[in-house]
Amino acid sequence: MLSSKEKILSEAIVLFAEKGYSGLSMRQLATAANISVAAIYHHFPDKNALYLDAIRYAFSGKERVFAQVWESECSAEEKLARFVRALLEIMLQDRNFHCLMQREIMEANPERMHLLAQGVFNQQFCLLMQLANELAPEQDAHLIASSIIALVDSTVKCQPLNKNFPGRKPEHDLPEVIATHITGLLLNGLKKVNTNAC
Amino acid sequence: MLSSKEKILSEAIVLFAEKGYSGLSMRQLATAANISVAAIYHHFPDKNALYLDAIRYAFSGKERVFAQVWESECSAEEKLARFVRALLEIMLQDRNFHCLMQREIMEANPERMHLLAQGVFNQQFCLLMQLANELAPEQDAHLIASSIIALVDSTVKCQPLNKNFPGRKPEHDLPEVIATHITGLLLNGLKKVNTNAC
DNA sequence: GTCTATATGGCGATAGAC
DNA sequence: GTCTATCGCCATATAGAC
Repeated sequence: MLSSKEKILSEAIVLFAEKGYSGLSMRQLATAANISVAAIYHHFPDKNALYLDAIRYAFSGKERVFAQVWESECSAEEKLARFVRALLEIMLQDRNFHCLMQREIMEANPERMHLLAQGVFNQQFCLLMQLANELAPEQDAHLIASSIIALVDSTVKCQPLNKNFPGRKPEHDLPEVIATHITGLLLNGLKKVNTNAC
Repeated sequence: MLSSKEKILSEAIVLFAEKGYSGLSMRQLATAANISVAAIYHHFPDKNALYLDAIRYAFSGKERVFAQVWESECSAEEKLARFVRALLEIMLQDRNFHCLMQREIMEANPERMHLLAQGVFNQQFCLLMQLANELAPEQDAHLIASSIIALVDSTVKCQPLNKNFPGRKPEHDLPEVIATHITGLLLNGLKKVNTNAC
């Protein structure tokens, strides 16, 4: 059973993701958590502090999912495939996480951005750069790492928009299909240009 | 000189992009537009209608920028490079446009999404699919087109976040550098897999 | 077409009882 | 730790004069 504080936080994650910071009122949150507004203020000093705690709560434990990707002993190509698959799964399954992250990045508050980058994503980004260096030593690892994340992130984000475009097939919603496409594009794209001209 | 209505709309674009729908009050908008709240209600029936008009206003005329990309008589590879460059320029220069689009996609209101897809992006997406078909006839054009947009979009979006990660260099902010990287990755990635194994 | 004045209600936050 | 009641403010929206 969740404590009151945890109940508030888990409801806050869902509702902040859906409505944004200013779109969610303390009254609405209190109703959703089956508690009074005053009780929320017992656990959190103000709305902003609650929001920050909710962000941290939503992001906690995500690194664990990637651990097995990096720990596995397989080729760099296979590691890339597994990373893409893992990131895609997280994004698709936990829409709240994806949505909160998007809002945070868009708001671009420097302080919160730094918290996010250092506290949550830094390790994954470093490991991804290492992988990029194995796959394409002669290219810019930072740009490649960010491209990998970009492909997964934006594909998930634009799913609802892309449904309106021609050429859409049912299988475009399947994680395996998306993952295979992205991995294929990346692996092929990262091969040495020379090997194409033999 | 802008009419009052245009003045309201252009201020609304900036402020809705920055603060979101619920983050911007009619009072704030009235102040920014140097007009009274009641005057805004003379031009627009309510806040929601104003928002929709602002979206349409922000998106108007964007197709024109892409026209020269498609009209030029050059190779498919060169067209891809020009498209990436054009999209990147729009996204980087007009942050309001990019931000509004992001918020719209995130909100995922089906009705507005359809308006956006059909009214604004459909033609570009179709031309992009045609191009994908020229570059890699054996692959899924819809997936490729969305990947191209994804790479540009998310790279722009994550710029502020990526500044916090290691390996960041000053040139990673330059449009040419980003465009070259993305185009290279795509062109190499879309080559027939067979040609790599000869 | 623009203004001042105002209606009505929701907002974040607090006081104080239990 | 949770409640009811309330404060003061700002929100959207309207009425009616000029």
